[in-house]
Amino acid sequence: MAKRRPTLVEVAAEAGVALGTASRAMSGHPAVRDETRRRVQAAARKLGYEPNRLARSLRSGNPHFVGVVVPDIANDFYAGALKAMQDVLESEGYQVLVMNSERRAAREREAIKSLLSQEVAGLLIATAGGVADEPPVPTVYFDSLLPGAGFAHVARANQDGIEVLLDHLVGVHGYERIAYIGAPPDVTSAAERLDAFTAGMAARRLPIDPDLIAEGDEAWTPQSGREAMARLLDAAANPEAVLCASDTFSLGAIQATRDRGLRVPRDIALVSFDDPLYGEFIEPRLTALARQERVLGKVAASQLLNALRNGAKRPALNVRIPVELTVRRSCGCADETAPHRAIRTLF
Amino acid sequence: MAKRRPTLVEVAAEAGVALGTASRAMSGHPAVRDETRRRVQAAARKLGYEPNRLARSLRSGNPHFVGVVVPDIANDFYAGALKAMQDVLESEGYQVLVMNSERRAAREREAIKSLLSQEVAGLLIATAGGVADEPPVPTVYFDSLLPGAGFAHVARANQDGIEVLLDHLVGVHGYERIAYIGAPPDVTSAAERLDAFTAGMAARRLPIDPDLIAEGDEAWTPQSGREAMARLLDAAANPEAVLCASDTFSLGAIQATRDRGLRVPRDIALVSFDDPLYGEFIEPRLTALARQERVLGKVAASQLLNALRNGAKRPALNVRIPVELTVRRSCGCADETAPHRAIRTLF
DNA sequence: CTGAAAGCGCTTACAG
DNA sequence: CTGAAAGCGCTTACAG
Repeated sequence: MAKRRPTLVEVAAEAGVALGTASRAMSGHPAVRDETRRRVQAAARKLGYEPNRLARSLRSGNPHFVGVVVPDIANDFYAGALKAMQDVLESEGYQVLVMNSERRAAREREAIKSLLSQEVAGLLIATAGGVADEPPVPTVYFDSLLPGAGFAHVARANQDGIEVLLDHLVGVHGYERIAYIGAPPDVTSAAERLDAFTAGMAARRLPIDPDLIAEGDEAWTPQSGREAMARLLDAAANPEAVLCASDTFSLGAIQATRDRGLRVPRDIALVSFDDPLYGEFIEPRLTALARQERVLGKVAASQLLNALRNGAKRPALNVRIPVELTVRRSCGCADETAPHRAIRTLF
Repeated sequence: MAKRRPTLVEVAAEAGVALGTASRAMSGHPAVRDETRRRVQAAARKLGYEPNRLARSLRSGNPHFVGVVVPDIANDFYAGALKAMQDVLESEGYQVLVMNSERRAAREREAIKSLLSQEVAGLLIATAGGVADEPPVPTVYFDSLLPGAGFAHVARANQDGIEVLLDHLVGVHGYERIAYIGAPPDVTSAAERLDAFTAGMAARRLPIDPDLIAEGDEAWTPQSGREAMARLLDAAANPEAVLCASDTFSLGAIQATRDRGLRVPRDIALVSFDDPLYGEFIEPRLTALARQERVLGKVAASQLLNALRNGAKRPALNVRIPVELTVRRSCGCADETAPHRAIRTLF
């Protein structure tokens, strides 16, 4: 357990070459005789040598870390996005460093500072508003953006998503009194959805009664969704349908209807932004937009790779993940066997 | 975006002291005049200096990374455990490096090797069987263990958990034909639960019909639980109750009963190891053991901290997280208002 | 093609 | 209390 790991000087000694030669042999430098390279590799294998990547980064000036800052890695949406990011970044030789902001600006600021002192090549941030001044490394914002900053922005097509959901509610089912449960609009994802909802209702000349709009908490918890739905039902604004800005709000909202003996979709229809985890196994099955956290993570990481390769200074690229609706039962559609899938994109 | 971060030599120059003095001033070394320390700190602040933690680790020989290897970080159980580990490790100045084994021994081996070349102080592993020879740094196994290896083992009290569930099924409800859905016993968590089930049934002189035992897949997916339950129902062994080794299997099993128009608990009772995420919002509400991934992660990380502080060589400590049962509806208990909570421990 | 040397950004004995 | 120097484990010009 305490045995020291061998270093390159030991490998060089074992192979009978100079340190520099051993380094070149190991790193695939072309100007090394085949026979020499083999000798060095054999020595490395014999000693169980593995290069010290920290020393390598320090000396070469090419950091091999990428920092990721999310509100909460225990949130399955961010956990999924992280996984996808790791897949693309690790295949390019980068190691991911994750930190949680806990949705607090001060903690986010600390996390970024900490990441920077570990020499990250770049940053992927779902911001909670803690980005003081622009980080000195290429930065891609995802999910929760900082308008105007960074190399690229990657998020879902929030506006389009709300439009697709409203289209279904209004166009297919003919609902008019539609309620909305969203998160506090301090983050772009919440703000964009709320704005799209009010704009979409106005465009359809449907009522935007304040009693039809409720707010969950900033952590998007099911419990806050339950309370928001309870408020909606208390207000006696008699919504025919509710549009939830997240799967978690939907779970809570459904529970709130059960609390009063109501049923979805019989008594009130519900559609949702984001399928719940294991959505196939939850009753009632939700008509919802796919979460696509994997795509989001993958695209965001790819954008960062672009920045790392040719970090040209230019206005931030705004990438939107197209929305995908799965129609199931919660909206009032009966037929589960042939789900209608509307694919829309903003590109 | 491209501005270089200032180094300690620049801070020293700005403060008019030698490099070594600047280093001591910043690191809180006692032998520094107050006035000098203030000058250095002022210079550091002025330049926006942040120490390079990689260089510090390399020179001091005290690595500040801890490696975590899990089957799949997108799995919310592991994501929750990771979060807890981060909380305790970051407060001690460590930075966590996570990698996924994807439940494959070869990938786990690669992950460990990669982590080691980044100079981790220690390792936290939920093993998929890829630990070739003992890592040269203190290692704590959690959830999925490697018997005999490492500094400590931290897992839930699997045997006790099964006992508590059987006690409830048999003692409270009087069920006798009890089925089991578990994961392939290649990992200790699955093996311990299966063994405890057969032993517990035998001890109670209840039937252990092979038709009453079904296996899901190694990723513990709901879909495989659904198929396992379907097989159980097909076998016509007529179970009165089913004990699922995970929340995911339970979700699938419930879906399988719905597939045939059966209902839980009316037609068949169900109890589960591990509450589902957002379990309060899922119908039927499950009688299940708390997942406790936060406690698990916290305890495992604390054990590693112990090893890091006084890494005495000794037989691995075996720590078990006590089990906690929440009685709800899926077992057949009607009263939801006063959940009976049985606390049992193996300590 | 190979070796000797400098140096990445730090910490830490060793003198004074 | 402070400075000058060595060195962590590497990479990379520079000679030869």
